[in-house]
Amino acid sequence: MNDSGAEISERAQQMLRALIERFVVDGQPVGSRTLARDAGLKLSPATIRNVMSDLEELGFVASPHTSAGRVPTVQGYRFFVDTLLSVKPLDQRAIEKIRAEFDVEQAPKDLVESASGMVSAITQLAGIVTLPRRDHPLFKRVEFLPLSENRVLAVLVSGKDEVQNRILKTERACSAAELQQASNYLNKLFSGKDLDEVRATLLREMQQTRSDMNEMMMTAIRMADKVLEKNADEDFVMAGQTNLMGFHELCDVEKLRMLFDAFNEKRDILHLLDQCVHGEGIQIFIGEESGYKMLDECSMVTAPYTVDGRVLGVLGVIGPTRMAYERVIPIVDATARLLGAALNTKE
Amino acid sequence: MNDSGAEISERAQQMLRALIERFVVDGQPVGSRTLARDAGLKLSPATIRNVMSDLEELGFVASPHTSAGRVPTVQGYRFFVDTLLSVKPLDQRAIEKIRAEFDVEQAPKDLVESASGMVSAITQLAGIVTLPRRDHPLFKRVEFLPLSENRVLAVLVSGKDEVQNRILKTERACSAAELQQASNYLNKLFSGKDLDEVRATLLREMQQTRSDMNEMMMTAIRMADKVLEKNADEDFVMAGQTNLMGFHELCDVEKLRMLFDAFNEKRDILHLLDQCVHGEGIQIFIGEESGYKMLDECSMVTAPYTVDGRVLGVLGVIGPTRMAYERVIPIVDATARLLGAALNTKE
DNA sequence: GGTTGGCAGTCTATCAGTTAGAGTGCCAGA
DNA sequence: TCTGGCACTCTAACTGATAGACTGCCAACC
Repeated sequence: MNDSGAEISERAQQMLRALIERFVVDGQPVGSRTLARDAGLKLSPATIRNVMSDLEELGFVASPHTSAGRVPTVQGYRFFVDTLLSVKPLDQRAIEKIRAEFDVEQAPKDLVESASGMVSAITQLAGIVTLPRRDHPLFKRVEFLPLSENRVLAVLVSGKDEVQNRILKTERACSAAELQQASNYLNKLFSGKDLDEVRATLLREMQQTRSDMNEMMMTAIRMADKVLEKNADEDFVMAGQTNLMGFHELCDVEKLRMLFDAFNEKRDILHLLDQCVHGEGIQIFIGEESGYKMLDECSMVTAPYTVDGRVLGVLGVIGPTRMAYERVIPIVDATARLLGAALNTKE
Repeated sequence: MNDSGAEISERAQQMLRALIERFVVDGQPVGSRTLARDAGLKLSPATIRNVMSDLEELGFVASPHTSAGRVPTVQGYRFFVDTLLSVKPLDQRAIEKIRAEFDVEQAPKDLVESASGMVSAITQLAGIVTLPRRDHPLFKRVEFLPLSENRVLAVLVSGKDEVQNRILKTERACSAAELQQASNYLNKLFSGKDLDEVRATLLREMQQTRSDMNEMMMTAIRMADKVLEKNADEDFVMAGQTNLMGFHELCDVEKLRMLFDAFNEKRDILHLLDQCVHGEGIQIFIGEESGYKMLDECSMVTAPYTVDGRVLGVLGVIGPTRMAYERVIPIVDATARLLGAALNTKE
């Protein structure tokens, strides 16, 4: 499959490129006459037709019907993206512009939202960013504050100062001193440890002994559980979904609905994004490649974002298959880097 | 305007009702023959035509073109809703079903999200709920926890135990004792006071004296500001937007886009919801009545939800003008009540 | 052998014309 | 006041007919 490059002449490649570039702008099948004008080559439509016939044979283009022009297939796009495309990095000015939009004072979640908004605004596609996730969040400290009788506010600080609150109902009233004692105990014991480990240890201890600390420990376990759980069914943020309504290949309300339902449902999209985390660098799913029907006529371009060389999540866009990949890829790439950088200043 | 009831006969009213009920189910203009069959009255199509002509004169119905049936106008719906509609309260079983879906252990925000999801799922329209807002949130307590050098975690508890976190950078390192002292001071002074008042007092004191508490007080002020601010640009939660795609009067992608953009933009919708808070009980905007173009062919049915008799927000649905009002209204009403009740158990 | 112009054939989009169906308005009669 | 009937109107759907945009193939040309 991959050595099909050997079978396809330089000229044919150039034509495929020209065809795709043309198709990207107006979404209409491209005919030989148009291509003769567009492609730099000085060739007659007839010659073009012969080459197109070859490209069709190879499965890179297809014609919707006898007397229409040619349209790139998924394999055509794939070949284009893999071997024909030379992405130039974004120019410094554009990068600075993006960087300036990030307000490093913001919380991680807000940064992620800005990133999603920006990538969507620049590409005019739908932006999508997963929330940052730590592989092994650390337990930093826990604090219990009495609110009223039988109600305690638990504050858990983990990882890079991610804070979570929970209000707990206790079976009996706890004094401030008791609560202080409980948190001191837990902090001394677990500070800096892996949260998974903390959880395991607590569970083990729970089974062995039954001290009067139990209640607080229970709490800590429950919260740790919640933290871990939340990291597991990781979440994402979208922006600019309505941009997709502008493309006439997605104008069919039924298709649109499937797509938007998938965005709301999140599960499938998350699964797909997960695959992008595990791959390296820019990942591109074209049309059916994703394996999900609702993305049939869509492509997804993603890049992981990292802090300290560790991948925290992915940033990307979803758009129609006929998107301007050479423009979108560097934007996604740059924004992902800058998001990583912005998160890094949170150290 | 309102006394038009005097000009419209009992029979005509019944016909208007039948027409609307019919139009709601299939969205097609209703002809006299159909209506003769549908309406309980034993009348010939010709008679119906005469009555329809009167209704058209009054502006309650209109015909898209000469040889189509009649379609209710906004005024038609308005009259129907105001004087023809007898809403029966939801039956106990349905109410119980909704109540069971609320998990009173959840945080207010999650409850609001469930509510929005439920009302959307039951009505098959788009559900919308504003986040609960307190008129005069009370300061309960603030706590400062040292995280690392120059960084402090501030935890502010207000109103009914709404908790907010903020990480603060201090100019110099603060000892745990100092922080404790600061929070003790603030808590002793302000606990139970109105947050607005606290803010004003702090600002005043800031200008008068310059103690070494300044930094912490600044913090408290900033946080109080944030809390108040957040309440001002109050937010809402939606669910089931894609349900709207099923209605063919909204199939036009352009309209749909306007609508979805408005949902994302939030500003206009919030403004509209704000009007619903100030009105009493169920509020209904039909079509153009809202004054917003993107809601031209939509209606909005809302009910405020309350705790202790105080309105915290509104819950409602957005759907096409031809929604089944008599079905939707009791659902919105009941869900709003149950949401209030669920929030109440948070006392 | 690669390239080209020409020509026949094919498919779509579009426009005009026609028809069937649905519904109205009005009128005269019960 | 209600009703049946009739003329009229407008739409939706179908039917040709036509122009335009392609392709595929073939024969000629460099």
